[in-house]
Amino acid sequence: MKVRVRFAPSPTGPLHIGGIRTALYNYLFAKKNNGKFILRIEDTDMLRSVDGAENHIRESLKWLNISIDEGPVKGGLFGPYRQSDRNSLYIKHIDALISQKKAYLAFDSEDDLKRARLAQEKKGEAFLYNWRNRKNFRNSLNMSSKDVEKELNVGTNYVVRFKSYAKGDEKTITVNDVVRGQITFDKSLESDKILLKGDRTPTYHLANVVDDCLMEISHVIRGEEWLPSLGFHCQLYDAFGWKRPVFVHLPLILKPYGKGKLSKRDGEKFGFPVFVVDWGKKSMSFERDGYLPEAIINYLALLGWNPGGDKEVFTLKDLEGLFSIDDVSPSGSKLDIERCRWFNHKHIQRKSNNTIKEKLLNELEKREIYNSQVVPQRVANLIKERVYLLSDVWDEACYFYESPENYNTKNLKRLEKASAVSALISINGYVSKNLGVSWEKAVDFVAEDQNMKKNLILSTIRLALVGRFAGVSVFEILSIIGKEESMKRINNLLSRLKE
RNA sequence: GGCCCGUUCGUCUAUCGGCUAGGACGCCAGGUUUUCAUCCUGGUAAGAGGGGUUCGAUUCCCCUACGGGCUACCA
Repeated sequence: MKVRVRFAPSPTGPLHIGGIRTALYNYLFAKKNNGKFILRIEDTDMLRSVDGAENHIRESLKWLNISIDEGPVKGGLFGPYRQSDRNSLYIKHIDALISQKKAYLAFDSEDDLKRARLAQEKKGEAFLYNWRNRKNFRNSLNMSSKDVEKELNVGTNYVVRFKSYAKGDEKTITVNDVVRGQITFDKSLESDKILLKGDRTPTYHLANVVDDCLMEISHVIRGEEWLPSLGFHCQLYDAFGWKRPVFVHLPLILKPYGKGKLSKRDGEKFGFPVFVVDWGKKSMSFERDGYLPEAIINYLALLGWNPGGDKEVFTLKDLEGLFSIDDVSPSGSKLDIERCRWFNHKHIQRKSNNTIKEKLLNELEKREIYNSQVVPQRVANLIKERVYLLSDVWDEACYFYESPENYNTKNLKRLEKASAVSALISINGYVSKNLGVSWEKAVDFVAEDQNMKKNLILSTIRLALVGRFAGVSVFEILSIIGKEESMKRINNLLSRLKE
């Protein structure tokens, strides 16, 4: 069987990592099985369509290096790939169902339905438009064809409903899901779902099933929120006489704290990104926060799927060779941003030091630091292993370019107590006399002369250079920023200590 | 309320009837490092509860509890 899978988001807003993971699993499954990965935009509800959303979807996938084989921009033999461009196709298929009496026209006004719903709910029952009451409504099942004709001629608005269970039918439908096995639904408990809305556009269910068939989708891999309508979707396949695809319902990604599934607003609420690339100016995104696409892919791949074994760090290419739909877990999982950070650290370490260097150059440009003699590559090499997020780069590198503006008070106090002034003066002496004494030697001499712990001398110099007890080796810093700048910083601290 | 799905350390997970329940994140401790990180070593911590089936259940079945999803002329 030719493997063809699709990612079919609605452009109702930015794509969040839940959707990304669905896309990723589809993509990996396609790659693993030499299949095609298709992007289909499900924009049947024009009212809910949001400008820029489709673009955000595409940009997100692009940033992650998830390549699309067929789609609205890429094209392909099964287009168009936007549902709003496929309306006539849906109408045609709905008409076919109507002519086979598997669907019918319903002229009920919204008021009629509201009244019926209210009455039912008064009795403590849920309102369903189905086999129990469809004969009481104004639909083409109960009306003569003449009356139907009349209604159409006067332009009465109508919807098309799927004729679900009828008395005497098989009551249940059994469907199969790769992750969950066999699931049985009671058809008599379902309503006659709307296929075509009053505005002559199809509902999700109809469009989705028609497109999956027409686009020859072999495996439907989607979120678990669709599981409840799987029974209905299969009834549609059966009604059309089509072979059902293989269904894979992915577990949901849950909020990191509290209850419920992850939503787009959780990022703002909890202070972590849920979009991979920016959505609007104020939005948080993984890209902006300094995450690598590789890390997001790796983290997401392992959220709900596991190849077995102890290995955890994978590239996209690794995953393309490993992924298997049979190992998808059935239970939902909470987002754990700490773990994601750890994956990012791992992937930064795997990458060439250029990644850090590029980011550093970028930061320098932002700060208009152009004439520094500091070699970016040297700094990048030194700070790489300390970086978890690319956004850490400047924090780790700033002291190579800027003299500390103030000193950490706690650290400063410790030195004042230890009266480190004389040590600094001596160091200054040794180095400034230009006797060719290295910093290392100077520190040794002073330690001996003043009977001081080397440790203390180095801490003092560190404070002068960095402003706090942190950062790479003191001698590395001295060497990189050069003698002049080093002396300047030491003198700065000296005058501060003398106050 | 109804329907459907799920339930192993705090979190992500391994186990496909034999378990001293493994790994990872986090956390804690120790080591390396002149500092902070990194890195290394160790530690902490789990089968929701109750019934079955079985020589043996985390694994299979049932019930309960809890969690999740759906219940629109949204997707």
